[in-house]
Amino acid sequence: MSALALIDGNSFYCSCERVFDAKLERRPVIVLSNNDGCAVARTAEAKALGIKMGQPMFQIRDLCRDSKVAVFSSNYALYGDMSRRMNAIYDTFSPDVEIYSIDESFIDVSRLPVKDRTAWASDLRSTTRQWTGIPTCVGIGPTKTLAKLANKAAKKLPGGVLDLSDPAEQTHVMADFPVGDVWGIGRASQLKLAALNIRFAGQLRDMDPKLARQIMTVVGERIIHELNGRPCIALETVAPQRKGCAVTRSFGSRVTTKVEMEQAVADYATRLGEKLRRHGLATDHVTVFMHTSQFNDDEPQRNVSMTVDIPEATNDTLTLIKAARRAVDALWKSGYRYSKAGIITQDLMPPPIPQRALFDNLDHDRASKVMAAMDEANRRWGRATVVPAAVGIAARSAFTTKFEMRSPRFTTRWDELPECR
DNA sequence: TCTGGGGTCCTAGGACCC
DNA sequence: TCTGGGGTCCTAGGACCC
Repeated sequence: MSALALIDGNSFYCSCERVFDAKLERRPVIVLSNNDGCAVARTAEAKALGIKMGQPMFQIRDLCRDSKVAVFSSNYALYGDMSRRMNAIYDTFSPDVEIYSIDESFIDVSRLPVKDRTAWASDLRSTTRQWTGIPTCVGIGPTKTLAKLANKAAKKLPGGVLDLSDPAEQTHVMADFPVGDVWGIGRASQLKLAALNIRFAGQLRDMDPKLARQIMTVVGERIIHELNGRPCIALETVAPQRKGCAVTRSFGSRVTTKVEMEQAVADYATRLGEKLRRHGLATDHVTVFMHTSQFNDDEPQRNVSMTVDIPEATNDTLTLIKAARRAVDALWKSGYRYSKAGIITQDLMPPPIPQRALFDNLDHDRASKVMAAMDEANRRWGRATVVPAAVGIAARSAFTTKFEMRSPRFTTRWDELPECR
């Protein structure tokens, strides 16, 4: 009988900020999206104030000031490092761990010599809390979907742990568990289910799998089986090869000139190259898109994209910039206030092995040496220490993303270490 | 004035082939 | 007016996730 635990950090980004400032412990805390646009993480206190997931900052600015909400820009260097520390702890509890997201991991408990799974989970929780400072919840079930459901239900329990191994207990919890909170049921499916008067997880579990397939594709059918304790979604302890890679950003302020757009896209292409090289991958095409803001629908709208092929798969930044620039050239049209652009690639592959023929030119070699030197300089002295000229002086450009309330990178930069006084 | 970013998976429909 | 059947492959778009 399979048994999986799902552990996740409570209000994870907010909890990371609290670890480094004890004074935040009793205050509502929120963390903002890129560009300081909207709230993407809220503590229980912030939720109680009525701050919604994804709510734009300009709508809650007054509330945050009046209620003394601690507001942070997102600090992914910090969250990523805290995540690594947590997973290092999970590895000591089980050999089979799947890192599902930055703050969630599935852990196989079926093969562990554990009698009391609730006690085991409580130990996992308290160890994680003690060693990293991050509060968590743990849900256990025979399938991933039931483990997720147990985890969600555990959030309301004082112990922060719920074991749903027992079918009677599953039935009890699912009876009033909102169907929209089931893993994999989004807004569209929720609407279709409501039309069938299916509102709770228990009703969804008892639905005819064939009907589920009709209205929600095979994804929906799998959910029914998983809720019935029949596993359809396997634990993946080794991360599969990634398939695509993208760098997309909203601008700090609207872009109206071609020069700014070229610099922004060159900057994104530079990041894309860094990412590809970090993963040891390459691509033979890039798609560039740019669009105006859908929220200003009284303004002229434009939403365009173009794919440019690259003759040979590469992760060389200068080649990527050249391809991206061709797309910008073709796509650019003035008279619009662009709010966002990005560069996307799919079908990633390993970089081609350089040909070492007698009369081969050495461009290939030289390019990869330049990239390696650039990556090393940026690793040692901070991102964007060395950038291609096409990017311009990004720090002074209008498109630069806003991070006005970012906390220090406490755990990953020596010069930003916290001090004890 | 100000509204995130980066992924995966699935399906329908068109292009193309024999 | 008649004008097959059945494969495969690719892409765009929808849905969902954190």
